[in-house]
Amino acid sequence: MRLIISEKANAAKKIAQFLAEGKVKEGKHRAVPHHTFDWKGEETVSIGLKGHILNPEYPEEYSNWQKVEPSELIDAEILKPVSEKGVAAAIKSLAKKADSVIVATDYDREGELIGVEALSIVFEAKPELADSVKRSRFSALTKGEVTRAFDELVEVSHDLADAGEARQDIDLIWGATLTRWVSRATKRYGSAFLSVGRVQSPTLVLIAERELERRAFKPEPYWEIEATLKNGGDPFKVAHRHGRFKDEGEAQAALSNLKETARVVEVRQKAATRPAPAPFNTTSFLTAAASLGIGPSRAARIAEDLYTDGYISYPRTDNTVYPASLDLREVLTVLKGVEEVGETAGALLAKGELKPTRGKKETTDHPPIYPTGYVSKAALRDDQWKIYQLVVRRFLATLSEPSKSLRTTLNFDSGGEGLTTGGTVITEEGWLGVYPYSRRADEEIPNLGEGDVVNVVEKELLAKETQPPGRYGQGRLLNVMEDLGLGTKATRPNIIQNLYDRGYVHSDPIIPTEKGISVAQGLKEFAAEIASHEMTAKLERSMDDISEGKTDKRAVVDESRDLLREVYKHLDSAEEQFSDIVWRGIRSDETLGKCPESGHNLIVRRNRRSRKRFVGCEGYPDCTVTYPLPQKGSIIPTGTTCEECGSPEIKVLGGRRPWITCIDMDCPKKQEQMKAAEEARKAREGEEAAKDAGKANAENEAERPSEVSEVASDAAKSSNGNSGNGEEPREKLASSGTRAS
DNA sequence: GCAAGGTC
Repeated sequence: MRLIISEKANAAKKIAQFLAEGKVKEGKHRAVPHHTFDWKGEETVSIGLKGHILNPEYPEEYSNWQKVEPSELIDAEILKPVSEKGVAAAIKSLAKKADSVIVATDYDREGELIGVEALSIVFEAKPELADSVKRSRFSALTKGEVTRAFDELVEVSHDLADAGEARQDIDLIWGATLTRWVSRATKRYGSAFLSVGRVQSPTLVLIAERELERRAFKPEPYWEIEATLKNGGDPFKVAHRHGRFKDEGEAQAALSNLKETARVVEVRQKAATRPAPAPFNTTSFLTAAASLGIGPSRAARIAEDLYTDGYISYPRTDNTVYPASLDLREVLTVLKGVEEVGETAGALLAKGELKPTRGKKETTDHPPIYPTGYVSKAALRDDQWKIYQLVVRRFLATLSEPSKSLRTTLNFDSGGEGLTTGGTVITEEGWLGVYPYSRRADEEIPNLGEGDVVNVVEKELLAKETQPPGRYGQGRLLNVMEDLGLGTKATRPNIIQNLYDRGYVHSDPIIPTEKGISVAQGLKEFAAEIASHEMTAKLERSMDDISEGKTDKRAVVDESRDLLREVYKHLDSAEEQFSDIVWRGIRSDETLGKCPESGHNLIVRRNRRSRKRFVGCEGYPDCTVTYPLPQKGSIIPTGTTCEECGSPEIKVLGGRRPWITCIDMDCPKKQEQMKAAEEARKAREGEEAAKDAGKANAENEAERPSEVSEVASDAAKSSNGNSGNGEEPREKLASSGTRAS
C-alpha cells in the first residue's frame, strides 16, 4: 500500500478524487478521515494532517519561570513532542501497512517541515520506510497539476525543512528567553506575564511609536473661509480657493473682501473611471472585512468556518488572479440563487464573455478567495452572512464593468476673491452596484453656468488646527505588517489579537496601553534587535541560504544564539531601568484620577481576600475613599472627569462594546445611564438574542467592595512613590473611543 | 503561564 500525506483534510480528499482509478472508499481512524483508492494499479491511501503536528517545547526541568534563569533557555535542548495526537496515531496505524510514502504537503517552507514532521512519525511506526519516501510538489489543487506532480515525484528537501526548523527554533529561543526575562524583571507572573517575540514586538513598537508621535505633535492653527451661496434653490457651501490660511490676518482680509454676490467664472467637468477591484487575497479580504467592523482575527475565523462548510474557497492565499482552471460561469450559476445578488449573477451569466479583473500578485498555490457554494441568509449568523456577502459581492464585482463618474467644479469670484465647490456624481455605477462598500455618497451641486450671479448669504472664518497622524486601524496595521514582512497571511490576525489579549493595546483604531508603550520603549532601548522588523528580514535571508545549501541550520541557529547572548547581557545589566520604565506604564494604566478628598491618586486595587477589584485612594490608610468597579473587562483610564459629579471617568472594555462611565455610583448621570442600560436590556429581552445581552449587562454591573479595610498589600506596594504620568496626554486618548451606551 | 507557524 502507498500512503499519501497532505497538509489538511481537504487536500487529502481532493488528491484522492484526482488520482483515483475507480471508486474512493472513505475511512476513519480516531476521527481523522482517510481515503482509499487505486492509483497506477496499487492500493493507495490519502490522509490529511492538521498543519504542524509537532510543537517545539523545552524539557520539563525548565518549566519553572522563577527558578530557571531565562538565559539557560538560550542553549537548552528543544524537544518536538506531538501536538496532534489523533493525527499521529492515524499516521502510525496506516504507516504500518504501507510500503511507500508520498509527502504531498503544501509546496512551501512550512509545508516541507510539516511533511518531515509527519515522516518522523511514519518512521517511528515503520523505520524501513525511510528508503521509500517521495515528494509530490503541486502548486494548485487542480486535477491537471496534481496528476502531473504525482507523475513527476521528487525527493523531500531536507534543506528546505531545516530552514523552517531554524525559524521555529529561533522564534522559541528568543521568544521564551525574552518573555521570561521581561516577566521576571517586572515580576509579572501567571496570567500577567509580558510577552516578547520576533513578530509581535516590532508590531507593538509600530503602534507605540505612532502614539508617541501623536503626543509629540504640535497642532498648528490655520483658518479657512466658508461661505453659503444661494441662487433661488437650496443654499450650498463653498470654500475659498486659497484653502488653508496660515495667517489669520490674511484670512480676515480675504473674508472682508467678499461681496454680497458671487459670479460663476468657471464650470469644469471631468469624467473619471474607477476600475473594478481585483479578486480577494487574504490581506485584501481581511482589510475589507475590517472596514465593515469585523476585525482580522474574527474575520479569519468566520472565513475558516465558511470554508469548511463549503461556501467559500480556501481563505489563506496571496493570489489575486483567477486561474484559468476556475470555471467562472459555474460559480455564477451557483450564485444565481443567493439573496440580494442573484440577479446580478444572472445578468453576468447572460453576457457573452467574462473578463475578470486581475491583481498585481499572481501565485499558483491557491486561487483568490471566491464563493464555492450557495447558502441562505437564514442559515448563517449575522456576521457570517456579512462575510459571505462580502466574498460573493467581491467576486461579482471582479466580473463587472468599471464605474464611471462625473466631477463638477464650480469656481466663483466675489470681490476679487476666488470661491470654489465641487461634487461627484456617478454616471454609470458598474461594479459599485453590487459592491456598495466602496461607494461614496453622491454630492449634488447646483446647476449653474458661467456668468451666473448668486447671493452670498453667509460668510464665516473657521479656525482649525492641523491634526496628528492617525492611529492604525486593524486593516491598516495588517497591510503595514505585510509590507514589512512581519508574520504571514495565516498568522497576522493572531499576532494582532495577541496584542489585545496581552493588554498591550485596546480599541479600534488601535490605542496602546501605557504598559504596551513602556514595554515597546524598554525593548527598543535595551534589546533593539527584537524590537525591529529587520530581524525578520535577516532571518528570511538566512533561511534562503539554508534551503539553497549555502549554510546549515546549526550554523544559523548558533549564530542567532550568540546574538541573543549579547542582547541578554545588555538587557540584564539594565534590569532596574527596564523594570522602572514598564512599571511606570503599568501604574499609569491603573491610575484613574485624583481623589476628591485627599487629592492623592485614585488607583485600581484588589481586595486581598475576594480578589475583587475596586478603586482606592493612594492615601490609604489616612484616606479611605473607595469606589466600586465592574469586575469584568479591562479598565482604561480616560483622564477625563464626569461633567456632572467631577469624579474620574473610565472606559470599560470587554462587554458588547466599550463604554465610558464615571466611577461614582451615586452620580445622577451614572444613575441615569444605568437606568437607560436597564431599559435597553429589558427591550432586548423580547428579541431573539435577549439571553446573551442580559448576561453581558449583568456582568458589567459594578459592586461595592465589601471589605474596604483589607486593601491588598501587594497593590499598596506597587503604588509606592507613584506620581503617575497619565495626565497630560490622556485628553487625546479619551476623545477617540467615546461610544458610551 | 513562553514564539510563530500551520490548520479546526
